[in-house]
Amino acid sequence: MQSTNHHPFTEGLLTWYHQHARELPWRQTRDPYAIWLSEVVLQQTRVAQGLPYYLKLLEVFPTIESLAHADESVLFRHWQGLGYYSRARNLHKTAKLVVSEYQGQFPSTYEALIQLPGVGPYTAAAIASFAFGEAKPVVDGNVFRILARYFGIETDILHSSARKEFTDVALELIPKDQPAEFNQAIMDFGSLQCSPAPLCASCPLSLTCIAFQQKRIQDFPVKQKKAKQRNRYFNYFILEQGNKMLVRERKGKDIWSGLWEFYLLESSQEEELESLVELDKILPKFLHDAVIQPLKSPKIHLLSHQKIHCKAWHVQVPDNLDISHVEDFQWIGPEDFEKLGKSVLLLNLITDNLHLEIFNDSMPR
DNA sequence: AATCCGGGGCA
DNA sequence: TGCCCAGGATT
Repeated sequence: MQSTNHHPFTEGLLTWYHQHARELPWRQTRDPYAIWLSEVVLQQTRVAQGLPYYLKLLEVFPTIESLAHADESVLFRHWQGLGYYSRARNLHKTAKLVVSEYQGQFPSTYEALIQLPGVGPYTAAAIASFAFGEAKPVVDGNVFRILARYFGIETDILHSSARKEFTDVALELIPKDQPAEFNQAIMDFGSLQCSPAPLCASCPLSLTCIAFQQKRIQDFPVKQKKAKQRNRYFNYFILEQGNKMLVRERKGKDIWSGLWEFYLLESSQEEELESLVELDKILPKFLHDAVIQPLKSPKIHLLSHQKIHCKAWHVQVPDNLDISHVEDFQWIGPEDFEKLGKSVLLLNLITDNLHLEIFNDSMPR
């Protein structure tokens, strides 16, 4: 029972699995059709969400022939709400292909399986191991996470080379005589124990886990932060009156907190201000009589996580117009403003418009 | 190598 | 809100 030539990871994993295995319907069979169906349903889908779909689909399409001969619209109706609908189209394609080209018998090797529409490295390994006992390790989100933590692998799991590297590691761990057991085990382990928020306190592998040893659980798996690249639309107005301009210090948790800037109106929606005509809709009423001229400005300012679309205008406020109290803003002379911290975007905006008298050739640096 | 495809659970 | 889920196809 206890093969002592297993890697300690594998030994601990299988022992854990014997006590914690989930009872899932697709584990009660070795029918490649049912297994394939379950794996496609579960692609990027939680077990709890996919389970009822799997049961219903297997009830409506009990055999691959019934699926192959079904109207695709019927399949889509049953896939409704599950998402990633190309899965359903590829499912139907593969069903017809297996019936017509393989006499209804699923191909039995990883290399043949991965040729099927909608069957990639993960699904091919899953079918090959679960239905045919081939020693191919499944490498899904769970496996990336578990191996990265246990072995302290620093490779970015989103990098193109990551799959091969993790597959190679898993290949050294998977027992050739029970690959299905190992693959089922590692996914249950990822779901129940080494989950995104792991239960290290009760984990039988924690003492040999690099991430746990180094107290760096939060560091693994390494995954490049998704550059949100939120689009924002900044409309700056250089309000000038009596050789002073209206500025404020940015505060709070937004970008550039602590830096200073001109009067800013941010278009909240994805509506850029295209013309002066639209300005009237957004500008405070007290500015309707001011002389407004468009300025040259950086069109786009890129941050790591934001893409700022910028437009700017110069506003000559008449001397007799009192706009002394605009919330958060204050009037300041160019000499004083020069001493305050500003974003690169604002510096570029200034540099682009040094011809303005208010800057008086005194602004840069 | 980068993007797109989705709905849902959870901190 | 952002992250993640039994990933794969497309460009």
